[in-house]
Parts: sequence; structure tokens; C-alpha cells
Amino acid sequence: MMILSVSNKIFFTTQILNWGSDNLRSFPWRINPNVYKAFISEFFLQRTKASQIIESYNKFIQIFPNINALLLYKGDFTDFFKKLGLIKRATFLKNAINSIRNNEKSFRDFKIADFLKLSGIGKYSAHAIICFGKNIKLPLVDSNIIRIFKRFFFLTNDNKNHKYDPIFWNLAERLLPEKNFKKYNYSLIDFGAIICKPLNPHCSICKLKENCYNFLNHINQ
DNA sequence: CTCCTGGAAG
DNA sequence: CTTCCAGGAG
Repeated sequence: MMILSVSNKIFFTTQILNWGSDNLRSFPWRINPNVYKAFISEFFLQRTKASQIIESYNKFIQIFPNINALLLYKGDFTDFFKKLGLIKRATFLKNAINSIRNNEKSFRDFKIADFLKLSGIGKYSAHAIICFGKNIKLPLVDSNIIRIFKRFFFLTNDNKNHKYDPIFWNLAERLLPEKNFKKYNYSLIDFGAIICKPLNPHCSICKLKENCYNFLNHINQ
């Protein structure tokens, strides 16, 4: 069971966009974004806070400023991920680059299905790369967005409630605005990191509290 | 389903 | 001390 009236949907999307207008964070990969920057940033961002990866990301982009520079390199990437944990990402990235190198299609023409075939890239990352890098309307679902959905809308645990549950992807798609989808996705990510945090969310200053199921029912405050 | 990982936050 | 983090692979 979930509460998803048309008015509630409009309220949610509008308020997320309004909040984003004043609070969007600035990161190197968000400045003049392209598919390459989005692709690299998603590797660094997996299970890692954005503030933690900035130094490693900048170093990486400085050495490999574009896809052609990266494809020429056949060495190791361990040093870039060593201080961040999840060292496996270095191997995933290397394997992904091999796949790109062996693909007849140009990296710039890669679509969702092409990215999904790369190691280290799942549905979330593929959508994020295409949406942020190519301005194409695609829904995003990660652990932060699931948390926001579960709190604001009334999502019960009927369907096992795990992260691959299509209910979250369907909801994300229905909420996505036609025009400002990119800003909305950035806003949703930042809203989850700054306001609707896992612990001690800032409900008192939240623009969505008047219609938030958890807030109205005094849950997670 | 489990595992990956160091580091920040509480 | 424990929980959590722009997920994905096996």
C-alpha cells in the first residue's frame, strides 16, 4: 500500500525542485557534465560519500581528461581507490575500459544497454551516466532515494522491500518531471544527503514535512 | 543471499 | 563501540 495521489506526486516533485534551487551541491563532475565525467564519477561514488572522493576524482581527471586518454592507458587503477575502500572498483574499471576498447561502437554513442554490459555498472549507474551526461530523462533509484520514498510515501514491506524491487523504479519514473528531470535527480540525491538523512533527518526544516507520511506519524524524527 | 572497504558520524 | 555511505558482482 502506498499513498500516491496526483496532488501528492506534484507536491513531492515541486518541493524537491524548489529545495534544489537553493541547495544543490557543486561538485567537479557536475560542472559542464558529460558522459565521460559521469562515467568516472559513478565509479568513485559507489558506496562512497561525494565529499570523500573529490580529491581522487580530480587527480584521475587530471591524468585522464577524456575517454581517449583513458583508453590509451593499460595500467592499474588501484592507487585511485586505495584510500576510498572497495578496491574491487579498480579491477571493475579496468575491465570496463577493456570492453569499451573492444567495442566497435564509439563510447560517445553508448546507450543504457552498452553501459550495463560493463563491469562495475548497474542500472543506477547506467541511468545516472546517461541522464547527467546526455540530458536524457531517466529515473534513478539508490539507497538514499529509496529511503526518501519510504518515508514520504507510505511504502509497506509487502514485496520483500529490497533495493531491486520494481516498485521503487516505477515510482521514480512516475515522479520524474518532464523538463527539469536532471535538476530533479540532482536535487533528490542532495536532499537525501543533507535533509532526509538515514539518521536524525532534518524534519524541522524540511519543505516536504506537511505531506510526509513519516513526519505526520511521528516516525524517524 | 553475501561480500566488498576505509572513514566519518554518533 | 556501531551504523552508514551517489551499488554492483558472484
